[in-house]
Amino acid sequence: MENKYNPKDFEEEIYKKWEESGAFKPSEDTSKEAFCIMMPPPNVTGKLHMGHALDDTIQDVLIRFKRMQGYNTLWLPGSDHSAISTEMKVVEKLRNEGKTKQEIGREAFLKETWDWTHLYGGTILKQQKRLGCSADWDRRRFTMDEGLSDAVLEQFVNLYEKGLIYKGTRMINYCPNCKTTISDAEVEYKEEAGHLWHIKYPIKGEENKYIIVATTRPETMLGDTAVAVHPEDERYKDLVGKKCILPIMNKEIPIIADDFVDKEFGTGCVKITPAHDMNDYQAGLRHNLEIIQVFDENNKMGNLVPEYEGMDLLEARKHIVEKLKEIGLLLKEEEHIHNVAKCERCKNTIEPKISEQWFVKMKELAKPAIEAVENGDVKFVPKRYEKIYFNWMRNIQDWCISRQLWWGHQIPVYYCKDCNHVNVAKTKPEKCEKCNSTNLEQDPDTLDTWFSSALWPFSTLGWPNKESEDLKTFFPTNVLVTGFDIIFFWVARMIFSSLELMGEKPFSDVLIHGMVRDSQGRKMSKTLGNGIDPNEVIEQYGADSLRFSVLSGTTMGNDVKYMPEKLEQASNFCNKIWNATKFIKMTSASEEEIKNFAKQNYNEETNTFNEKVLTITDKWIISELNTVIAEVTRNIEEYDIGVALDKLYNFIWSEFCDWYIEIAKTRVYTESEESKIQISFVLDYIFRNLLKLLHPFMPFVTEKLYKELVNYDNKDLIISKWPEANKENTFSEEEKFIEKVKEIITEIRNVRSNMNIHPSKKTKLIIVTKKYKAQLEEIENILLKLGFADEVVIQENKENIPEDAINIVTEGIEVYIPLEGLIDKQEELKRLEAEKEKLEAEVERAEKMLSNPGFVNKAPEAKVNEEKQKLEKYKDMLEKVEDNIKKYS
RNA sequence: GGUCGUAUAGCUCAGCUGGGAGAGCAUCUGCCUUACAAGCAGGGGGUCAUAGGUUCGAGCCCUAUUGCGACCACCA
Repeated sequence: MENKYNPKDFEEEIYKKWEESGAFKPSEDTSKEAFCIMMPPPNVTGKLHMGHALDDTIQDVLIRFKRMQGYNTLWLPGSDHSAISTEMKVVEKLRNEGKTKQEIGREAFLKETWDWTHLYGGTILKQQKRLGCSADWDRRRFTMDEGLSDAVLEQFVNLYEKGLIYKGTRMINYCPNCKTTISDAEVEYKEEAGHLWHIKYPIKGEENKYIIVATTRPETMLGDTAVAVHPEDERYKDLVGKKCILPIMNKEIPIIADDFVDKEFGTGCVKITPAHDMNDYQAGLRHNLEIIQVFDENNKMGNLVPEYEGMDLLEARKHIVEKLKEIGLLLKEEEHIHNVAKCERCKNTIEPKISEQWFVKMKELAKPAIEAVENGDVKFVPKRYEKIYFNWMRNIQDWCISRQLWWGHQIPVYYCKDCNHVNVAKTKPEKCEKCNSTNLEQDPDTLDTWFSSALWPFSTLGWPNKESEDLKTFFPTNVLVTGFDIIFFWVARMIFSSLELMGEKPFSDVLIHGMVRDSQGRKMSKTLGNGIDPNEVIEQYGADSLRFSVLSGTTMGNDVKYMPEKLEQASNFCNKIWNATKFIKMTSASEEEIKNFAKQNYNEETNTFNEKVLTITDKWIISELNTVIAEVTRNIEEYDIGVALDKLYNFIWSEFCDWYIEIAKTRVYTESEESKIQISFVLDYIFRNLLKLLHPFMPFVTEKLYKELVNYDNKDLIISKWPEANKENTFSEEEKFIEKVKEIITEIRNVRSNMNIHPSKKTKLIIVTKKYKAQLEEIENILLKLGFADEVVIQENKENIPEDAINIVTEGIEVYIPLEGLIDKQEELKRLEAEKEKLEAEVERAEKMLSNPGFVNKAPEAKVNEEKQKLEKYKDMLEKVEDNIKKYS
């Protein structure tokens, strides 16, 4: 193996091997339990960003974990046609070529767009591969695939026939820039500074009496058809029912009362422009008001006032304000900050517009979707996101699904030009089902992108072909991993679509993760320029480090701050395990010897050992490993991925490397050949299992290093068996003993460091113990060879302990270091006094606890006993320290 | 305005059903000990946002307040 950890040397090669070996594909053994994750499809022309890196890594951890556990796993990837964003990119490309989509026509435009997706469609895929995603790329799907398109048509016709899709005239959100309607969910609000104009509308038939309205958009006043006040507003009660004159238009409009008016805002009087405002539209419907369009689709003024015709809206606003000033009806103009509806895609201001669109009736569909989450069929992790889901589903509005775009699934509706009958069918009918006319024309609109992604969990598996093997095997899927931002767009719609079409939930668990933010906690955005390109990170640190950095120290549902330091930590960790491998290999007995040893002393089936060949330290590390296996497995199953990773990090570094390998050194370099084989076997066993546990998180480096270990079965790590915890491998006595030994060593270090004893000066240890005599003899060598002592005397009684020896450890084992004038007595006295103080505080605390009747009576017995033991221990220790102090003073 | 989340070491965050405050990074001290200086050993550093309450006992449970964040609704 190479001397240094350098991910570039091997990541690509390893990925290729995995892919070629078919490791990403489902098992051929169909008796295995299935486990399936559908990858949220990124935009077909998108690039991998940090959000994907997090989302994909979490999924890859889960799928690799389940694969190793022996499930028949499928992680199905794909991409989304992303109607608006893709169409906009192609329109822009055409613009750069001096063309428009209208000029080239629908067919040519679609060809252009297909070319575009073919050109850029592979980018994100390659990047996901570099990240290490173990998805089955051969099954990847695209929402505009033949199969998926078929699913979309099937669903449309199905819903239409059930009366759940209808065409209706509504006020919808229209983006003048994208030139299409968008759904409510695609609108975002942004605060903007503007003005509030107070305008006087003269009351009809009453000289010099006015009603004053406040508006942010004076240009819309040309289309006013009423002025509204609150029914209980005392100020205007007597005006209700009267009429006022709409300035400029010089037209009578009624003054009406409606609840939606806020008495506190502005003047408490609202001009009603039903054609250009959501609330006004609703009010218009309630009061049967006329709807007058002020401007056209291109956002230019219409011909209500010839003077303004064709004018830009802001331009017209200026003119109208001027005009109002002129005729003395503008009362005042004040600064005002208000929320403006923006298009989520292009950030342009949304224009409410009345038009005829296709809708999905939601109330009925939402009901079972709510129940599925209520009764736990579908679980959100963390659970709090269920509230967000409920909140939306319970107040759901009908879903506007038609878009005035070309890129997407064209609505399968064919209008008869002769009798106006609406034919709905998956393919174009030969003739009108009502009048037999062949003069049919398809609806030019396409469907909302989310209409197709809503079917993703089953359309990708072959639906509407219900005989599809994949569908039978993998549906319903197990877990969906995604960010909270698309719970409405996507998660909710998948749930009701699946319940409606499949009669089943689409997945059992919805795992919601947070957003990746920059180190200052800001959103990563193009405009701020604070985005981190995961591809560059991989280039510099390797995929494993990137994966570590987005997982370590994070919890589900909470945002992840991108911390560059974590990448350093991660690559240091990779380096650490790299070097551990180097050590193991360097000191190892031959592979054949180890295999022979294993054959005789280890039962792979049951994962048990011939205990006779294990030393105390072996049993200790095996026991600790066993605990880690159990905990890490549980953590991943409960989606505590960050916790699992950090646990492994700490165990590998602080226990395995810092203690076990250090101890192993004393044996591996010096002891008998037989002993060397034995320790080589254990090192290999422990480390092999640690690599397995770590593999889902950091697949590349673990796979690479796994190859360096003893090759038992010729399998790649990716498909090796996940370790199982085993009660047989728990050795609590040994664990306790080694903890004691660690304590002794730590104390020796402390004493040396406090007394300024140079490392080269060795000391004598006198250890007094009955209980642990045998064990201590076993590790005597370790103490000597690790350089903590040049002589170790183990005795059962406290005989022949020099006067000046200090006692450093008590309880079960007493350890004395004869100082033989090595130290400054004053210094040591200081140290002892400090220790005495600490111990006194401990004793006091414990006594206080135990003299508290509430604690003794109400606390669990185990806790009380624990406290009692501690008290004993501290009292004992205090005695020793006082003894020591006496010797010096 | 409504809902939800969050507040713990200088920074990023853990802290399971209430029982003596934790990790990593940063900082300081001592070590170039043959796996690793991308390292080893050790130290300092916290009124767990504030105020009440429940309890023998609260970082954890309850109430209120404040700061931060998100989502939903929305101001004509």
